[in-house]
Amino acid sequence: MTSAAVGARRAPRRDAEENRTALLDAATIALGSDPDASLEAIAAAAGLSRRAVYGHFATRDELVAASVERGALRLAAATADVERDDARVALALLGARLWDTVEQVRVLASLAVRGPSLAVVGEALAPVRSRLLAIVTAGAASGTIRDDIQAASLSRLIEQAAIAVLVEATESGFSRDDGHRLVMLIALSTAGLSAHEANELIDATPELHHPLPEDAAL
Amino acid sequence: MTSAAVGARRAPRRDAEENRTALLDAATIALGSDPDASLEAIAAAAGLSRRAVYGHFATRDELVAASVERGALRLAAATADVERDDARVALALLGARLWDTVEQVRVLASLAVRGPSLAVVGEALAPVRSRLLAIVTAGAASGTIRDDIQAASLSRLIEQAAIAVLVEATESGFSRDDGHRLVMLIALSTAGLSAHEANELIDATPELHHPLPEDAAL
DNA sequence: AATAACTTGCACAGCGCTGTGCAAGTTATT
DNA sequence: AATAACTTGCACAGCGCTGTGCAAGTTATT
Repeated sequence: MTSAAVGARRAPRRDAEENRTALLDAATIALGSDPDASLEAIAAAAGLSRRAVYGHFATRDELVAASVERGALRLAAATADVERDDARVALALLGARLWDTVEQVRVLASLAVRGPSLAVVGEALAPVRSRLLAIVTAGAASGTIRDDIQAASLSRLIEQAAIAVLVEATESGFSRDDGHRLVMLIALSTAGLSAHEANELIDATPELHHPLPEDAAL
Repeated sequence: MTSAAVGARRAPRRDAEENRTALLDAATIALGSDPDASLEAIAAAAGLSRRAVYGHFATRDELVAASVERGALRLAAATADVERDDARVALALLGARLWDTVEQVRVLASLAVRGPSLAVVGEALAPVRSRLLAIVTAGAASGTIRDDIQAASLSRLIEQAAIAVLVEATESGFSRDDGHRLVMLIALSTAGLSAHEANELIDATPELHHPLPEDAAL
């Protein structure tokens, strides 16, 4: 019964899915630069009317949440394999992977900065945050990362420092390579390495040298 | 002619000035935790009606600007004497002074995070920012502060890192002394010192040991 | 070619906010 | 005690936004 089931519905149109994605893309960009961006603005950026948004998302919050969630999934995917014996390397790598996904993740940064206003963001970022905390804890235990700051605090400070680099990078127009190195440097510095040690570590670790090639979206 | 000048007006009432100050205080606190706080909320916190606000400030923006400006003046005053031969010490001291004025300055932090949305903040912070940039530049020249990151970028990153400490401190409920040390540590780390070097520097420099006593307001 | 799926445009209600006018009240100053 | 200074409370206009209904259009699927 391919075409005549009880209450059968024709398959959704292909362009609907495309429009949904366009809305998420537009929301990611728009909310990234202004967390209060209006639906009008987002819809326009997606090439749709405001009214059409409601064909895909019941409320504005739902669209925002979907955008955040997609970003978080991408970030989680990009950082899933970051486990290294040396906590410093793991940390640098985590930063680098963050950098590699900035464009797709900027919503997170911009909304994360807002603080506790949006619970969705917290939930969405949870896996990455716990990975960071694990790295910091392990590093402190093995002596490769500072232990003069409580691990929980330190990992939040590193997170904020990394976000600051993303912002700085987009405002100062850094190249892909510059940003890639900078985010690692700042993460390592916050973690207690000297500038010299951070640079040496990066230079001595080939896998830290180049950004991931931009690849297929999730 | 003490009482009968042409068009003479009675002196403003003492409580009017008090109410104005109460509004600024309330705005500083309210905007610090939510940059979009309503006039209703601010007025209530100041023990006044929303309508009364307009007796002191023509628009909401004017109130916000006044609050920001007062915070900036206090911060500038608190950091006016920060000039030291050792750029590292100067940097740590700048962070410490920031910490000493957090309560009065939280508006700045919360609005500064918002980015370019509010030009007032940028102008208000200008003097402190240029002092920070000067310190970073001098330190890089003399070799006490890292020079692998462009001074302009580095000083912005240090600023953001310091703000992150303020936020972290209020959320984790640090003591005055803990926050005092933490903001210095993070500033120095971002500037390129190792955790060990940062701690040693602080320990070896008496003037960095204790927060300023809380003193008279501006 | 028929039809369901999707979009558009308009109109409208509603929300939460800012800013204003005004009359009636309260409080500090003289 | 008189009076100017200030506050309150209410009512109202207006703004920019979200969310909804509906009729008319367009576009992909069958």
